[in-house]
Amino acid sequence: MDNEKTTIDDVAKALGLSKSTVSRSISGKGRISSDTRQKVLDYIEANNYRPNPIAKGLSESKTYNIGWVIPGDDHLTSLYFYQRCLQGVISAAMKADYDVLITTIGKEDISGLRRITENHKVDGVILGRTLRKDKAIRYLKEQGIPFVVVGSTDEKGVIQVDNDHVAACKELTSILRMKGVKRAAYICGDMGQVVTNSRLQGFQEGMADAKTQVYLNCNDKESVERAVEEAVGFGTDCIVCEDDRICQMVMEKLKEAELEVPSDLKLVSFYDSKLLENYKPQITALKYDPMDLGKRACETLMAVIGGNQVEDRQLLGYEVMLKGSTQ
Amino acid sequence: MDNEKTTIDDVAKALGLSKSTVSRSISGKGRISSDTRQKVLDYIEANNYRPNPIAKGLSESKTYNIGWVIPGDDHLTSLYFYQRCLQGVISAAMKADYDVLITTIGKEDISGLRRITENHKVDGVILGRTLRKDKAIRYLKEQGIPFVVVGSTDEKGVIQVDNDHVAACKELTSILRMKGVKRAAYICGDMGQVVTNSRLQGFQEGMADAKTQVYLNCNDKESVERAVEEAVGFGTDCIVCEDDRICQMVMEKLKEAELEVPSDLKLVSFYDSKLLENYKPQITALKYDPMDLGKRACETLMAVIGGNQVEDRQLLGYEVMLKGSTQ
DNA sequence: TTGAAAGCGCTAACAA
DNA sequence: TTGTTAGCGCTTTCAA
Repeated sequence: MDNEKTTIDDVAKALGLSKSTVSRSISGKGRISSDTRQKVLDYIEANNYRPNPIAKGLSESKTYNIGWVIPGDDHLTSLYFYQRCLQGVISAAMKADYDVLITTIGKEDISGLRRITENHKVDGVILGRTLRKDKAIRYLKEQGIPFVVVGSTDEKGVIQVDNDHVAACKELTSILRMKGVKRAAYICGDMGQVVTNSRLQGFQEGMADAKTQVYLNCNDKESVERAVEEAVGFGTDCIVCEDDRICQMVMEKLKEAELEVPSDLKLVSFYDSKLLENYKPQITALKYDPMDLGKRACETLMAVIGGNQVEDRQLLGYEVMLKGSTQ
Repeated sequence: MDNEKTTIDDVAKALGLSKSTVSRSISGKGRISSDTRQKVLDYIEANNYRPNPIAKGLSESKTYNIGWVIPGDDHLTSLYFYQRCLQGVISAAMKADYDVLITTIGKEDISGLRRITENHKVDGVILGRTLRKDKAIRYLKEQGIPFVVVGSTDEKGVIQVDNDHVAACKELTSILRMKGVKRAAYICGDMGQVVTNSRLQGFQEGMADAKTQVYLNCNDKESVERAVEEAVGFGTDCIVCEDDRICQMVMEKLKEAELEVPSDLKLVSFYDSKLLENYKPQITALKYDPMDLGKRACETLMAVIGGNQVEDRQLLGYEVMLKGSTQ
């Protein structure tokens, strides 16, 4: 049973040293004889002493916390993304001796974010997604709080870490073209999210020389079904979905219409969230590494907090997973 | 632009009072003339002063943080649960002026949990799920850290908040019996999780007087498919799945075998996670309110931290959603 | 009813 | 190289 609360004072007394010497030994800052330093290090190791980061923080005007801010109202598809991302964030944070405070916000309601910043509970913030005219981004900029966004934004001077959605979607779309797709339909969700716009752009660039139908803001089942009906009516030979969630709805609708994938038409998802991992046929989709994204975002935030120069925008890679649905 | 850092000293000076008077006015502790108190309250309201909870915490030996601990490796099905739960936790925490530190652990690796507790970063912990012989539970008990689990456990003296899985599963199973099910197959996942055991128990109690096949630890697609094959071979008239994820795999397998639900056999899920919300037919399932669960867990933890007496075990309700798959 | 002072556990000048 | 001291922003005795 390790004692609940040994303090730096206890250590100092036990070793016949002063607090500052112990402090220096631990931090490695300032001049110290390696002798005493080792003695201190050995002692705290043996006695399992852990400096209290709260006190440390108070004295340094730091919290050793970062805020991880995600939407409180998102779809199942996104949850997987945030979860993996969080793993990356946590792993990077731990390395820098930071912990992660989590809070949720809505499109309009950013009170959870205000709370942790106004209460001085975090040294910086990572935003898990970006919106157009993002209230959270504007707030953070205005307050001068260090932050990094996972995603992209038009706001000036915002540090961004994102997958290269435009390039990814363009590449997959081009592959479809090469596979002979002549008339593709694109179904996507909320255009208020930046990522939706990027994906659309990639699709359009890849299909620049072909006929397309585009269905925006298909946020519920009804609109997706209507889109599918219309697209099929127009004789589409490929439906491209913004993500797995939409893709799932499309598949159900196609089943109902007794249309087979890929024989009657091809089917593609621009975001693989594992939602469809048990489906047959397997869906051709774009795959990213959200954990890496979170890790990068956090490392970048750490650099910003540390006052270091960082790139404004980092774009991470992707993978095109060609599966049965486009055979 | 509100000033970055007004302190209690600034307020005191501005008002010609002492720090302690300001402190008392804010906390309401100790004797204070309601006159001065109001003056202080008005001033901090107008100047948007927020006491620094870190400093407050240091002086009170509190952190005003709780730890929310979830598995880092869970299925999509569970993510929805944790996400909703978290919403409840956050809302209750905010009410008590607490923030939520998040960390993930594995079955064996609880280093993330150790970190936040050893570093004195939290006043208490909520465990998002329970395992049999749970390492995290044992660690927290041993360390005497206030904690509450979402789920059930055999460990003595652990504060638990859970859905009444046994009763819920038993009720749904009994309904199946009444609907004429004679030979049900039950497919479930990892028996290392406590909830898996509770559900099985409910199933068995509900089917006490009937023939059943039970398939445990079906953690991957192969084992689920094998279970379905065997169950069908035995002439099952109803497959009961532990959760949506297993149910999804079962449905794909049934489709392959050209068996129709519900005409050839009935299909049931003991846990609705929205994974199947777009499926046809809709699946009969048990529905809970994870957000309420999280809220209760957090409120209970707050009580424990506050030194109040709490119930050892709270069991929350459920809802049986009868849908097309058992018609 | 209010204020002065000590203390929460640590860091960082400044001295020695 | 080490120790002394003053703070970080707050709460809480103890006096006044």
